[in-house]
Amino acid sequence: MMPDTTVEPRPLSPELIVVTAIALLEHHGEASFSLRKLGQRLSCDPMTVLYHFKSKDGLLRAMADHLSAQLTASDPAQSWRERLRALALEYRRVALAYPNSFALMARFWTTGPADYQHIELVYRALQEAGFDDQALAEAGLGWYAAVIGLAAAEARGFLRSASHAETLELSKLPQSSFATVKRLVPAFHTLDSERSYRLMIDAVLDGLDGAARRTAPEREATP
Amino acid sequence: MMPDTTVEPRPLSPELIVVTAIALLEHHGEASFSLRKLGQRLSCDPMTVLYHFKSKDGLLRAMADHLSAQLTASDPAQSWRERLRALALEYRRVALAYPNSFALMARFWTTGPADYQHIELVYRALQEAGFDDQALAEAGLGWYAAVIGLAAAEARGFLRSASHAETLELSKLPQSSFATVKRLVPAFHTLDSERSYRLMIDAVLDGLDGAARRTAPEREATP
DNA sequence: GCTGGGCTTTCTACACTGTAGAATAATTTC
DNA sequence: GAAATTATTCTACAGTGTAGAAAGCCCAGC
Repeated sequence: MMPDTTVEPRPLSPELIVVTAIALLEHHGEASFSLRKLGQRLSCDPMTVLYHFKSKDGLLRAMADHLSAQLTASDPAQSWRERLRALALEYRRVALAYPNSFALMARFWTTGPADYQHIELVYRALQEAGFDDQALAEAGLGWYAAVIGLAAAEARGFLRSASHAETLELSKLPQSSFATVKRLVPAFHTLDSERSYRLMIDAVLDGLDGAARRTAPEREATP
Repeated sequence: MMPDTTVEPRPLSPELIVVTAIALLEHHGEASFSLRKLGQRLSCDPMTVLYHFKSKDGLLRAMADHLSAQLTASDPAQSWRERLRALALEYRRVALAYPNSFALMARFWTTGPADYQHIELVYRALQEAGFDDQALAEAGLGWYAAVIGLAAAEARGFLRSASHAETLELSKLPQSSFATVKRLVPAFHTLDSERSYRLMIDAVLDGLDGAARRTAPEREATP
């Protein structure tokens, strides 16, 4: 194949570097992602990348931020539950679109301007749910941790474990003390990861709804 | 200081290697964790480690399994909710005890015999909650993803973000579109990560309880 | 005693990594 | 056009995981 289809414009824009880096990380694995390979793909010296971002860590951070920017905000006309659900599904969408890179979003949590918008939306939604300020801060961080954890699991495979060697491994376990998990083996094979994700998101939303009502019951209790 | 207090026994047990590796990863960061440093600490050649575990990945897998083995199982006399809550708090305890190594548990998901015991406990508990087999498989995986995500967030710092530079960063945002998150800054500083964790676990349990009742309502509905 | 042959440990070498620092090229500014 | 700023490249270095050969160790059988 020819070395590269298009000649990259100079000066090299950080944007292009980030996009190429994500593409490289996706097409080849994390194992073969290096500044040298990236430079080769950009047909430039590896050190050029390090000039724009100060270190490899800086590049990874920028990549995470770029992924955050791909989350489309939810429609403010919807109810708080629907907005949070929509945002959670957005995280899932990005996780499935960039399975290799998604771990960066978990790793760098909230670094970068693109994140703060979504954070604000989350806290507004939870405020509508009825949390007071202290519980609001706690619920917001917790919601983020849970959603990113679920999405990261999707990116990592989730039910992929149910195939191949895993099933064989399970069948070798003694029936007596692993009855339930062995019985579920067929269910694992027909498992729909999206249903599982939605089930969990709805469970969390239900639970948060209940918790909010409990901390601020005056809305219903007082006439 | 002297190079090492005790002379390591030969042959080198895999157990000792794993324990030392975790200690090394904890005391110095992930950045300076290498087979060579580990060999130095064990006063043996780096290749010896690679002989016992076939690759560095194999070692990391064994480390993850060792952490799984540190989870103490919950008391079977308790209700399914209390058992799941206790297990979730065990994950948190391990995450806080080994913050640098905990990411391995998320990375290698369920590899290793130590895990299957906990998995069986989880599925039994959810079965008691009332899920049918298909929903049971989905809820079980989802529960794991959420709990490990929450615990990983604890290991990573969780509220650590609220300090130092982050607060300054937040204060620079425009008041109009970031009103809620800016108002919460003091709440972030007094935030108790354990309360947040418990809030989320209870929310998930509440939500799963409701979902289970919905999929199998005959327990309540029929006389 | 010795002599194998199996585990276990070490040695050597190689391709590869991130990055500091100097040198060079390109572009803008006056 | 000269100077200064910005962008890119070159060179070098310490450190990485690991394949493959070599050496040490320990315990059978003769």
